[in-house]
Amino acid sequence: MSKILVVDDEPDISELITLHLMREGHECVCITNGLQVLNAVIEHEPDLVVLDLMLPGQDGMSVFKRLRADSRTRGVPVIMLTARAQVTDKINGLELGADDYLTKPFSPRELALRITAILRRTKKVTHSSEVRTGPFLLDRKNMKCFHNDQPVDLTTTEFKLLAVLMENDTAVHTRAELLREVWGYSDDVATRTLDTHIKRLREKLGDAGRHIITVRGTGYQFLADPSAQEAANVRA
Amino acid sequence: MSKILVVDDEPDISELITLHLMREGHECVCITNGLQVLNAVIEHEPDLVVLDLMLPGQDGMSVFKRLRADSRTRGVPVIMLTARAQVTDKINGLELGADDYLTKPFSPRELALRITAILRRTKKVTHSSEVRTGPFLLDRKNMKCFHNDQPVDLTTTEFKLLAVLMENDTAVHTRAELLREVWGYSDDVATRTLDTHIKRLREKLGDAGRHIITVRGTGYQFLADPSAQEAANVRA
DNA sequence: GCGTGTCGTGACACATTCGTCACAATGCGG
DNA sequence: CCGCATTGTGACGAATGTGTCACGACACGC
Repeated sequence: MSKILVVDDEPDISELITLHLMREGHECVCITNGLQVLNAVIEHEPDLVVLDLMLPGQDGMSVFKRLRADSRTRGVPVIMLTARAQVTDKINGLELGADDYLTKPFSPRELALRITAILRRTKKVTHSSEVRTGPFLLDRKNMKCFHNDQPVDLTTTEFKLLAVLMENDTAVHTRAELLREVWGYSDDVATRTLDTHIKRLREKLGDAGRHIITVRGTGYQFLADPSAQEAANVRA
Repeated sequence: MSKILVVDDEPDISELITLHLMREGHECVCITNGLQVLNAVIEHEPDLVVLDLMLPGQDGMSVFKRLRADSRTRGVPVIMLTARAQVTDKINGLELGADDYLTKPFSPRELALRITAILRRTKKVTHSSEVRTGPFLLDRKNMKCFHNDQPVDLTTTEFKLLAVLMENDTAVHTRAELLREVWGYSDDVATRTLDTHIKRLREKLGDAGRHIITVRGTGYQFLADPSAQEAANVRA
């Protein structure tokens, strides 16, 4: 179930679209004034916008451009709707970054399916930069780390180290592997840097440092559930 | 740059498509036999498949169904291509999970743009950490930045700043916006820090620093093509 | 062309982060 | 229990990153 914002001046078309979308299990919000689109997207945070380019008083295309110019709305997928079936119009719309372009008259069923097709691809995107393992949340985009929704302040190196460890929990990461992934060391260098950083990580994680397991003679391991430690105490 | 698999029996259409896609910087693989599609997808791991439904000897739709039935090929986006413009055909194709459905005759430019639109949404799922804008490549996962495949050494702050700027090229980012996104300043602080970091970024980018445009009185802007600068010199 | 305000630039002090080392603690095999 | 190897820990100096400031350069309005 997704939230769709429909921007159309003609009530009968809006109604037709809404009806079909709700039948598919989507939630719908309709507005008729193009000037409100930006605010509506910010307020409702829809998963997708259906934008009729034929709006009274203004150009739908400039409305779209404004959507793509604002960081808060730029990510939302947009399907353009218009009576102009010229190829150049289509190309223009797609070139500006529209996700699809439908010409009237269109089948509401087709629109609903195209919406589904786009949502199928986009749903994951918003969470793509975020990795969640147990009570931990790594936000790659903002380089932030959270433990039980409490922010943990990490250095670049610490963040990368934790990211590699978390990338495959339950897997044991050898010292050589970690030194390669985090520090870029290609050959097997004898250094205590890794140990020190593990220590600093554990320190900053506080009680949650228990999640980082030492695998003696091999390397380190991240466990989402440290209580299962004994079961995983196997040498590689 | 993505890898596209084109499945079409007619050589002239294949050639036309390939030509346009390669012009966009995509890599193309063409096959004519529908029976090979599954293996071709597994072997080449394309980012997208353009599938002509009119294949000799077999039904393109069943080829598609086989793609969606195999876990190794299920995720790959498919654009259907056909001469049948019936709405029921379209609906049928989209219902089965196609990402788009184009009817002949079609504009190769439109096809290329629709491919771009789909890739824009899907690329992030697998390569979520990589952002490409013009000659720049930002690798979030490893916090690396490349310009024309040459690595550029950036600080955490510099990286974040560039990332925000690149996130939407052509868009103007206000000082307040950048200070909020990169430094977390909520209220409008008067500081020259931003200027300094812009300077450092430009310095490190060398000649490529031209991509960062000053919008006097407003903020900064990243342009993939700095030569189009004049056209974009509009105040927000 | 002049004045004002904005932006670019270099220098500086301060803060943070990093890698190394010495030593302590711990685990493991005998 | 002992000795050895491995890991934990705290401290240190060096390197790097960061924000502020002063001054120069530049664009814009008049």
